[in-house]
Amino acid sequence: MTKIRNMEEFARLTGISRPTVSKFFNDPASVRVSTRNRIEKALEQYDYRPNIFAINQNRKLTKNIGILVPYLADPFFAEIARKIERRCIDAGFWPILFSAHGEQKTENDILDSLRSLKPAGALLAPLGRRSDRAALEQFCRAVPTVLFDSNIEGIGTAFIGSDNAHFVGQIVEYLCRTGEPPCFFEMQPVNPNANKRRNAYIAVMERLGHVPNVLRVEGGGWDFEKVGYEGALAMLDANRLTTNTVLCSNDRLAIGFLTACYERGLKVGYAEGCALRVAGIDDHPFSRFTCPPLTTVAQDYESVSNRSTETLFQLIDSDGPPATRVEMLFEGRLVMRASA
Amino acid sequence: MTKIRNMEEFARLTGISRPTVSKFFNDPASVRVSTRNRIEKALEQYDYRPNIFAINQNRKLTKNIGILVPYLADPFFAEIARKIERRCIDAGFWPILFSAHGEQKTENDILDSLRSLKPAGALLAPLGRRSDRAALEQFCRAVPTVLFDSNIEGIGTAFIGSDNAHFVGQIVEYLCRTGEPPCFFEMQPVNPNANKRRNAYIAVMERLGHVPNVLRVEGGGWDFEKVGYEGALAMLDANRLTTNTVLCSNDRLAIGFLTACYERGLKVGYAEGCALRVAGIDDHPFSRFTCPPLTTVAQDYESVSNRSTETLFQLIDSDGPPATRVEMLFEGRLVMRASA
DNA sequence: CCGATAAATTTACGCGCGGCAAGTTTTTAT
DNA sequence: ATAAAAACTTGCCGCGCGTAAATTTATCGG
Repeated sequence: MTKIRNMEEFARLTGISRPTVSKFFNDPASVRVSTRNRIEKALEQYDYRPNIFAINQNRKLTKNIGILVPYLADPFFAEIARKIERRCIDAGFWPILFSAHGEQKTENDILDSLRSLKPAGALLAPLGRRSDRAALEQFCRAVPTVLFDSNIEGIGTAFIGSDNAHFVGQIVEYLCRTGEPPCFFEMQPVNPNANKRRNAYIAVMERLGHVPNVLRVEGGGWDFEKVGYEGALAMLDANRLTTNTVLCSNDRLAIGFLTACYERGLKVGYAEGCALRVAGIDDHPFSRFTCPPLTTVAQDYESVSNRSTETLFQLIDSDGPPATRVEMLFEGRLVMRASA
Repeated sequence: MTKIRNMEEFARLTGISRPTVSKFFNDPASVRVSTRNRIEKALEQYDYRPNIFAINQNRKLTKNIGILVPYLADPFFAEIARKIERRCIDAGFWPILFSAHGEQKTENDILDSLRSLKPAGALLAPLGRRSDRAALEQFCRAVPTVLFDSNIEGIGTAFIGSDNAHFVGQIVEYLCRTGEPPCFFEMQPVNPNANKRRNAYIAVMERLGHVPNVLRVEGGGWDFEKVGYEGALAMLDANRLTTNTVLCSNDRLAIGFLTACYERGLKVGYAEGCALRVAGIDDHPFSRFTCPPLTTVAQDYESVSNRSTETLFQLIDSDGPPATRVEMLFEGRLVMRASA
């Protein structure tokens, strides 16, 4: 079993010309069955793999797909990134995962790095409010891009996300139906979803004939649990809650809220003897393990990741962006647990 | 501002020969100051970047560093991966992050992909029990590799991890000092750390004159919270607990345990009226937000990531592996919260 | 100011593959 | 059986850069 240096050598061993072998590696279905079998047999025997750098240098378009999430330490993004990676691999692409770690500079650096990888396309979940719009625009001019999770108007050729209005409608209606109308617990919005959720909350409450009550707490960044915890403590101690039902802008805030309630000895839930009901939005991977488990609206991870990748694949196949920018929103599923 | 196609064109614009420009990009300090200034000035003006694929094709060794973690959806690994990435970038390398998603096949596939990237080195946190030892050995023969978090004897040229004996010693002594000696709550071990922790628990208990009590629950995989939750429910309902103090093999198991306790109406903590004390090991990012917040032993993320990367950098600089395989273990810090 | 030496720079070649054109063989259809 | 189509081979160029060897330029003591 000799060491094979390049495709030339490998081709010689198979008795097939190099261009045909090259064709095989680009698409095994593009060569005759008999040829394919001979190459595959040799492949088992000699363990040769084309040099990925030489391939990417010469192909006009690589098979790379860049994936960028704002904050990978959030299991929500870890989970959706995992699904997207899987689908890219299955489609014959080479996904490369990046996290902006919540910082604009990092996001911009990554966009730069990504561009030098000459990717066939990119799936971006931008930071949102902290994103550098100009940098994103420039990137999208060079690379076919689909945005997901966090929408930025006019950026990318498509956006796949969640129907925040529907999410909020579901949970607010549920809460109103089963108890006191909720107040809305939020922090300074980091992305458009947070704004849409607040506005949807206000709209739904008014539609149902209730007075909306938005409680904004201090603190920013991506350490949501901490912000929620500290904000909740301050709010509880100052007695600023005018209802026994709290809808948090997202699950991670809710997790912090629950911690604060526990610390103050307030029992959370809908059962007898409970002081408060707390609900979230997202169905974060950890939400079923909070105390009590968190009532929330589940993001449709599966659909979002599927549609995002498929939209990008279509975009890659059909050269030239479509006439209109597409936005696709998925509905959520109410997940009733013990907290509300 | 014309578009620059390659280094040739760029070099012409600066009036310097291409190889000298190439030298500059590999190490700006290796060219004369006057030359450097001219290039840097042109760089601001023309926005040229060398083609990464052409670079990597020709360099005997790339600047890539592969990072592999067993399960990126675990914020612990997300966090340590983030720190490692940062340090690689600062050192002028190009980190590429992969997750095995808890599966051997994925881990092996990634090792293959990684090898074709001809990385200067790799930082691996192997799956552990599920890892394919032969595949890892083969990989390590081709790539300078440092293992972290999870040790596999004889694999890689160094291992950087945690001193599980010290971790367990600290928390067991604390628990014994402040209440009943703990039992040890574990699942089927996924990696050597779990085994070391159990054995350390037994040793410490015996040293302190107590009878060790290991409770193993059903269930495998990487869904630790779920395993802990279901295992705890079964254990509580069958009344198999002979002590009021539970030390969980890791924080994620403990999180599940707390959820089960909450569901059964058992108050956890050391305060008056509490039925159980529960402690974990790791200081998982979410452990301070459980109800009650989790007493645990904190991993020294910072030191582990720092030493891992620095060890690898040294290994890369000095060609040829060192005479002996180094193992470096960091101690933990007891984090006292309300749960125990 | 000269020659020796080190540093900087240029010359020339190679890396491994994609892609094209023209010619040859095999397969498929009539 | 024969013509047309499909698959394959040969031969060559180009991609954008790294790098060893050759050449030039700078440095410095005398």
